[in-house]
Amino acid sequence: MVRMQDVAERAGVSIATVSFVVNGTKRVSAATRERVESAMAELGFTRNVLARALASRRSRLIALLFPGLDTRGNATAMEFVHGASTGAAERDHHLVLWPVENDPDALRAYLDGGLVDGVLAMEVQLEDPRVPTLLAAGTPFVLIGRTAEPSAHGYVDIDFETTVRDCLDRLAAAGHRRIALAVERQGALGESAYGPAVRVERAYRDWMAERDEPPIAMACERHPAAGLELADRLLAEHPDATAVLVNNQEAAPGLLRGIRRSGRTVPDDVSVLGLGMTARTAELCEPPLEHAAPPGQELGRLAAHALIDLLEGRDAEPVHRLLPCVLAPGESVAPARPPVAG
Amino acid sequence: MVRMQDVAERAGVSIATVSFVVNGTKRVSAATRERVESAMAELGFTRNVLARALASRRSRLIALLFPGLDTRGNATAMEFVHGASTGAAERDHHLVLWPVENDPDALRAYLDGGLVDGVLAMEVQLEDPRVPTLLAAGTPFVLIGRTAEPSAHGYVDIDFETTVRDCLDRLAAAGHRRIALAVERQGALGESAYGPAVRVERAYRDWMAERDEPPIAMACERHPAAGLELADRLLAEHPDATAVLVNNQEAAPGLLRGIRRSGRTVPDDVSVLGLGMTARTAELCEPPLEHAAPPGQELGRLAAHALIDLLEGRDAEPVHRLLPCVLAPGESVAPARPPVAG
DNA sequence: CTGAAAGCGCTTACAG
DNA sequence: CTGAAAGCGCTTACAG
Repeated sequence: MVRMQDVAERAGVSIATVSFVVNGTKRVSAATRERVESAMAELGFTRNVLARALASRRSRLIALLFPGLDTRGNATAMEFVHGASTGAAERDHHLVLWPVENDPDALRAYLDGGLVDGVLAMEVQLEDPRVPTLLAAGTPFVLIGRTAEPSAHGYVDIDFETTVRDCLDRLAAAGHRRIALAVERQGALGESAYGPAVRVERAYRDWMAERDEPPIAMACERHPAAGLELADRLLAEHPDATAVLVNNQEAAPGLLRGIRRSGRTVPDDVSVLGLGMTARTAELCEPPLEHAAPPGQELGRLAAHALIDLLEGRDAEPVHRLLPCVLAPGESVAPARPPVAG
Repeated sequence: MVRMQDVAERAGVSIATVSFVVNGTKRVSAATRERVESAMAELGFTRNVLARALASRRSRLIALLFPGLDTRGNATAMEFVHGASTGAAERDHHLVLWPVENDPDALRAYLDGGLVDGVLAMEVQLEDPRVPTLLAAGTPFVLIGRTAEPSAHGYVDIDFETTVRDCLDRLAAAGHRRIALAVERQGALGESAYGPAVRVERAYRDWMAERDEPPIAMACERHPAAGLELADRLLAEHPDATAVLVNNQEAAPGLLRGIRRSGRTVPDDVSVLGLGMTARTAELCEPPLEHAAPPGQELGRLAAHALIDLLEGRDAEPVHRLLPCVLAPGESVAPARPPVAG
């Protein structure tokens, strides 16, 4: 390996000078810079990341905490990971993955190693046990998602309010009024409530209230069988519903199946719109689901950038950034049928 | 932060001694060890990972190369990532993610930083351009997947031969003889051929040849529309096929849709068995697909362990480990109908 | 504008 | 069994 020492000798300067030109951290005369740069090129010098980290007390490593449980098959989680690692790379950082569940002790142990400068957390709960741990450790962090009291720290998140409104407006434009909501059941992810479900339901209730429509809010676990069962309940208890907004990727196919098995068709009898669902999952559904896709990769990137800004002391205020999901076409939404006299 | 120096002073020993008890790298008398250990506990000492890395010339960091393109929504890719990070953690290592495509220069730049001790690569092609780069850099590596000439380096991979045989035997046991194969089209992933498709097709042809059945091997791109088009071709050109083994997760839903649109039903008219498909994807299909699920997480874990064994000089021979996919039930396979006189 | 030197927090021959 | 000391490859006040 080529060291700064080698470059310095070849260029006939001190190693401090080499460091200054490599980092651009101090004025160096053009002639000297030239000599150093060609020495580096000739020797193929790349500075040792570890030594730099130790000396500068900045490892330029950030960690992404990801709980394995519900993340495993999650396409959006994959996008966070990809976006975060890309974002880190764009800013000369590396992303390390810490497979820690909501276990404060495990997290603390990782933090104590002093490997990373900051932390990114995803699958954030409204009362997230990782936050106090991070705070106590004094580790800078940015959340992908929000706690119940989000203003205190940096986050990037989906703009659920806008997204829900966009989705409901879309369904209303197709003539639907009796629109049901299906979210994941609270507590499905752990002891504490999960923000997205709460925020989506709240936005839904607000929108319905504005139109004097009684809400039809339902919840189920994150798997197809639960969606099937939810379809039965929905059709039995709310036969007047002509559309469903479903914020539960895993249950969506079961929901579609349940509607079909009842003899009704999607979208002719019931329209279905997916929320927070990737294009890939939507395409797997039968029929392919019209959906609002989360900007997962972009959120991952932004989170990494926000964290690095924080580490570099660039931002006085913690970043609060919301991005709406993007509506994408499918074959699951049709104009509402006029109500049949019953 | 508490340093070894602090522990040494409190225990009344040298910092070398502290290092020895922390690492268990040299004999220390019981009494001394005791003193050091309680000093560590009292001070809450955790050794600095970076300093250790620099001094020992072992960062205990390994990188996972992942090409973003086809990996993004890929559930198995997510399992590799999760398994690899878990496996690294089990062996006191950290996993860093390098978002590099098949770009030798980019990879070399990462490698030159000297951050990691070794590398894991996934989405391996038969002629993978990353392999010569890794070899030239002298970086130890383990592949998740195999090149055309795999014996030279360590790898873990799916046992396609066994898996294909298991799947075909399963279909044969249900009475199917005219079994078609649908794989992803070669070159879909880049310039070089993709191992899984090649290996699956070869195993399929062997199995069919053993039974004197002419093979029906088809290929299509990785998306639902391509699967739909493949269904049309299949039904038109091979109306005698009663079952399809599909090794293309992305195209599978389109295939199912195409069969259905032709007026045939799955599984009554045509049985479909998914290969290399996660339970999650299989459940999204209509009907839920019987499938052989890749042991993605386990492969990720094993790859990390194999790499770390290599780094620790534990293995003389490079690891060659194959794991078959696991058959899981669905509703897409039924007994073959007796052929109709035509 | 440039350099000599201390220091980041560890590991590891080498002596004793 | 234990310690003094050099060294890992950088960064960064401090002097000049």
